[in-house]
Amino acid sequence: MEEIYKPQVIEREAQQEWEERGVFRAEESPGREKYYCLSMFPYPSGRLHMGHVRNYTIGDVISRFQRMRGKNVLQPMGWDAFGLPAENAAIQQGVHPADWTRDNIAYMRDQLKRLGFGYDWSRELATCDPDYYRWEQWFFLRLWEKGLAYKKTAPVNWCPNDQTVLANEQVIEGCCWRCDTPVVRKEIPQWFLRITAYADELLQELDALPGWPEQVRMMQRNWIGRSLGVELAFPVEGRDDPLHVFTTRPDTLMGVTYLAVAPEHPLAREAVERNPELQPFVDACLKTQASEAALETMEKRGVDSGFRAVHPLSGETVAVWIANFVLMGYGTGAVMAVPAHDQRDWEFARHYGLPIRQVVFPSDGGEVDLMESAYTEPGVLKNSGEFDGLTSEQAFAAIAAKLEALGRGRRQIHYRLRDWGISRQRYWGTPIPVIYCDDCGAVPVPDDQLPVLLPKEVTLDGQGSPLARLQSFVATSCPRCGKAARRETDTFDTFMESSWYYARYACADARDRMLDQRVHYWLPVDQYIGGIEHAILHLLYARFYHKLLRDAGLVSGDEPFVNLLTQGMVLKDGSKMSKSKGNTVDPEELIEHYGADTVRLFILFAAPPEQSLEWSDSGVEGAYRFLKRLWRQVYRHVAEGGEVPALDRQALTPEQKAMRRQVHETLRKVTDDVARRYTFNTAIAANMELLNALSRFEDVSGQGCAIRQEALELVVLMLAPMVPHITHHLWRALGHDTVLAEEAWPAVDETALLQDTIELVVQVNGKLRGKITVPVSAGREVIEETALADTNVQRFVEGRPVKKLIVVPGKLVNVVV
RNA sequence: GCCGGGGUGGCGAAACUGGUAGACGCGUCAGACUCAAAAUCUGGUAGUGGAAACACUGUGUCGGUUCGAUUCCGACCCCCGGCACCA
Repeated sequence: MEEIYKPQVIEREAQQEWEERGVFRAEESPGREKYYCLSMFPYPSGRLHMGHVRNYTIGDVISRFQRMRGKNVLQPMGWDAFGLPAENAAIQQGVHPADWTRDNIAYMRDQLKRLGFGYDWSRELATCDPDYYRWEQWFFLRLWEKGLAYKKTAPVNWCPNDQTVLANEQVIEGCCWRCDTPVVRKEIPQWFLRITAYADELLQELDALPGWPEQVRMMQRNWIGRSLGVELAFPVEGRDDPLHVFTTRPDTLMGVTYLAVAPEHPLAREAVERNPELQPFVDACLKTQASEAALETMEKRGVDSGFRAVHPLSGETVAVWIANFVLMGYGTGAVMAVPAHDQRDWEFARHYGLPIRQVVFPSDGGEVDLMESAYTEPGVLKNSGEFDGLTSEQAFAAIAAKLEALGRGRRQIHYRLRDWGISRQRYWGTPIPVIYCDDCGAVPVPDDQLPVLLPKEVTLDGQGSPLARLQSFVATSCPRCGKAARRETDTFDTFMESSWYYARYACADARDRMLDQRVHYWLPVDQYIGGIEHAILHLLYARFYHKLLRDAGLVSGDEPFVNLLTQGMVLKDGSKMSKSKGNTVDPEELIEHYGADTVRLFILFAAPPEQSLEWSDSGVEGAYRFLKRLWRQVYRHVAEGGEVPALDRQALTPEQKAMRRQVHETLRKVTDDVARRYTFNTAIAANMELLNALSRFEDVSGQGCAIRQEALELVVLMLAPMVPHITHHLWRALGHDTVLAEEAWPAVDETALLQDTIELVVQVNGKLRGKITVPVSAGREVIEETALADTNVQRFVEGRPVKKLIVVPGKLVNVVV
């Protein structure tokens, strides 16, 4: 019998056995309750980092636990395999992105296997596989047919370094989310998905996701940015078209003293044509807007356009300004300015000496100092003609109704959310299945010609789009008229692939369709786990895509992920582990040295999953020490030898009963920690505590051995989801010939929890003064008597009259004097 | 500025429904084993006072509710994350 813990040996054995038996293979079984546990799939960057290990360890614990609870568990894994790093590697190392990606996948798959994660590898997918992306192309064509995908020339965020377009979501504080280069604006024809058509549903259903962290829901709410207001028209003198503005404060309409348009607004262009002196200002604005980062510190500036507009209710004439603080990309690109009640308008008006007219007054009659700042609170209207005396809320409705009646405005909802630009001028991605014909225009690639394969023979030198220069790819014929035509050379944003992979796992081997009926069994995902950095981008797109799939009849249900767990970052020396900071710890070295179980145990023990985790080398040592102690205790017990007698619950001594009670108390706590709270750290702590108590329990009698056997078996079962290899081995050492991963989670023996006596805490005036032991059945009088008889309690009561006696059953007594 | 999350020993953390603050682990100190070291085992370890029993203080700050507050309420300070000329 082995006596030394050799993780490298036993981990390989356990992994081999799981694989041979196909323990983690998931099969549809309509009668059985399913549990779909999904961790965000990795980008195959080369090797796993500690963030991956944390993410996947959490997912594996939940999966293994649910399996022990009898659920039919699906835990798949795959690769988010398209993307920029592969192209960069190609440029720098001269390796083809496909080869680089394939090698990385092979390496990382092996790492995942060595960590002992219970994945169903038969469902593995890689998004760069034509069998995967052909369905993305196919679905895109369906969206195009429905008008949910469309092409338009639009100003886009252009990263000069990566030579590519970025989605709004990929611009962080005016810089590229990937390389931090300041983003510039550029006009390019692009494909878009109409996510704004789903804005309201995406927003509404956030409330129907109680299993999501409030933080993530809030971030998505802000991102969608719904605001209810009124769009209204101001006729412009000497111009056919009126100026449309959007406001969320129609109650302040009578306080309008000027209008302002964005420098890119058509009216601004007309103004420049009429008065070339305005040119320098507009040019300066467009230039600064080239760098979004500059917006941060910009002062409010503007010029009078020379146009005069007519107030739709008062008939008053107001100036139209061109102002740098008005954004073309939000609302109508024009605003009505109410300097008395909007801080930006106020600053602008003060700077240029424009009139400020107060129309809203505090309802409590308080004073407002408009020389200091704008008054932006709601209140009661004055100086507003027929609307005087109304509250802001009433005025909103009344003014909106009046404008609607006059045909000069209507209530409207605006969103901050933009349609999703999905074109990328990149090689390593899914080709967009479109052909351009001089006669027929943009023509879809017929379904029977899918997939449009990404050609392998390209030149990658980091300049522009490699596909555009590849004649053999570009030159084709029009599917409609047969004449010579050109292929689209852009590829999809890689967020397209990650928006539906969770559904494809349900039927990864389906060759003739995107998704088959198996998705109805497995979806939705019961538990999704990943980093908070995906709170907006990936998680919003995936929710959107799910609704697209639903409306195409491919999936059922409105939301893809019932529960979401966002795991915290892995820190070292107080900051996030990253290559650039040089504070990374390579999981592989640790696995080689301590084994996967130690790494998993440390990560689970150091902090609860949602909190950030401070790396500690000595903490890893501690985890290793615990496993060695567990190993020794099992083997010491086994070495005592002989048959362990059956447990006789009736014949236990008080000490034996107490030990056994602690065992089952621990099981109760650990079950709750793992099932409901996901606090694996406290579940592990409880097992450590139990093992400490067990090592002090030196009873070598038959019943003592029986209790120790039961206790060790339960510890092994409780730790099985977290440290699956050592427990797999120790389960056998304890005399079982079954496979631990297939065992059921144990049930608490309620009879073991029963006690004859309990300990109560006694307080005097709320301060702990003593402890008493009373029979469980003791009534209030007995408890009070015993508490007052305690010598230390008496010392503090000092004969003073007892004002009140509070007895909290099972917990404490508080004597108030 | 707005929105979320947080502030507890030397460190990571625990205290789940208002009821023993600091479980568990790390570090550290002392002891055992050893020629010695490593490994392992045993014990101590919030602060102050005390030989000890024990007492007092203590969960960012100030105040409140309560027999009793890390937990609830009010005001403030600080840290982390997100969003932001969004009309």
